[in-house]
Amino acid sequence: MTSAREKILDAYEESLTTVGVAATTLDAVARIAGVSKGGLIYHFPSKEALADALIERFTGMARTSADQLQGDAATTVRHFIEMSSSVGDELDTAWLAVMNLSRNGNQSATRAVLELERSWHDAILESTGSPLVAHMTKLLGDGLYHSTSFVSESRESLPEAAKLLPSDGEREAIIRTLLDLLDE
Amino acid sequence: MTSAREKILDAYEESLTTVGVAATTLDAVARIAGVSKGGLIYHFPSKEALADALIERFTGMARTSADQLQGDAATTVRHFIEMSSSVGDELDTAWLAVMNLSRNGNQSATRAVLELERSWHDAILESTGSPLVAHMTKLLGDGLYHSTSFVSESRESLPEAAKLLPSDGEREAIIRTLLDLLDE
DNA sequence: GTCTATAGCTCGATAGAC
DNA sequence: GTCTATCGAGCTATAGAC
Repeated sequence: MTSAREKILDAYEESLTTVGVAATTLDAVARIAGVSKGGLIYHFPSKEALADALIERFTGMARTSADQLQGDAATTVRHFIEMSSSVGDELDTAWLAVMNLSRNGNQSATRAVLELERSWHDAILESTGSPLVAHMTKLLGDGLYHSTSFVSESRESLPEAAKLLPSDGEREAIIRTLLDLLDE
Repeated sequence: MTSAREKILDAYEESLTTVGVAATTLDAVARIAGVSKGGLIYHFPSKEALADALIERFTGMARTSADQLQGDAATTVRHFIEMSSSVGDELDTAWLAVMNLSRNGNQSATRAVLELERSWHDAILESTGSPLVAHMTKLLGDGLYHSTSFVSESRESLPEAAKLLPSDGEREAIIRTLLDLLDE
C-alpha cells in the first residue's frame, strides 16, 4: 500500500506533466490523489512545500540514475542512449514535472535538473575518456529524449509525429557510430 | 517605431520565457509592454487571442527558418547545428514561448512546434539523402539546443553549468563527423 | 489523519470615460 | 486607441469539526 504522501506526490507529478503548472491546483492534485484538499494540506502545508518534496524525491532518483551509468564505455554509452529513448518510467515522469517547475521560475528545480545533467555528463566522460564522444553521447541522448517525449505527448493528436523518431535500427547505428569514434 | 500590437506580443513572449505561464498575467504583460490592461485588451480581446496571435507569428518565423535550410548537405548540416547553438534570437525566443504554451495544454502550440520539427527534419533528410545522418543531425541539434538554452537560463545562478556545452572546436568536430558519415 | 467551510487574494474580462 | 474602475470566478491557505 502506497502512503498518502507518495500518492499525493504522484498526483502532483501527473498533473504537472499532463495539464501543466497553470492548471495544477491543489484541488486538482487532491482529486487525482483521491484525498481532500484538507488531507493534502496536512501532508504538505503549502504549495511550495509540495514542490520542494517533489524536487527532493527527484534528486534521490537522479542520484541512483547517475550511479547506474558507471561502467565501461560501451555499456555506459548504450545505457544512456537507451535510457534517453524510454518514456513513461519513474525518472522520466519526475524529470518532466521538475523541468516544468524549473521553466516556471522554481530555482530549486533548475538546480536539481542541472545537477543531474552534470552527473550524467561526468559519468559518460569518465567511462569514455573522450570529451568529444562524451558530448556527442550526451547531446544525442538529450535530443532523443526531447523528441521521444514530445512525440509521445502529441501522438494522440498527430500520429504522423512518430516519423520524427529514429527506428531501433538507426538507434543501434548511432550507438555503433559513437563507439567507433572511440576506437579511432 | 514598433506597433503596440508587436510590443505586446514581445512582452508576452518575454514573460512566458522568463517567469513562465503561471506568472504571465495580462497585468504583467501590459506592464512589460508599457500599456495598460485596457490597452492590451483592445488589441487582444482575450488571453486565448493573445496566445493564438503569438503562435501565428511563430508559425511565420518557422516557415522562414525551414526554407533557409535548403541547400547541399554540408551547408544544411552546418547551418542546422549552428542554429541549434544560438540562443536569444527571434525564433529561439518565440520557440521557447510557444513550447511553454504547448507544455501547458495549448494544442495549437503543440501542432505548430511539431510542424516546425517536421519541416526541419524533412529539409535535412532531403539534402543529405541519408535517414541515419538526418536523424543524427536532428538529434544532435535538438540536444545542443536543449543544453544551450537550459544552461543559458541558469547561468546566473550556476556559472559552472557552461561545462555542459561543447566547445567551438568540439562543435566543428561534430559537424565533421556527420559529414564523414555521408561519405562512407 | 482527513474532512468541510470559508476567508482573503488575484486573475481575466467588462463597462465606460476620455 | 488607451485609460481607470470594478465584477465574478477560481485560487491558496486557515479554522475547526470529526
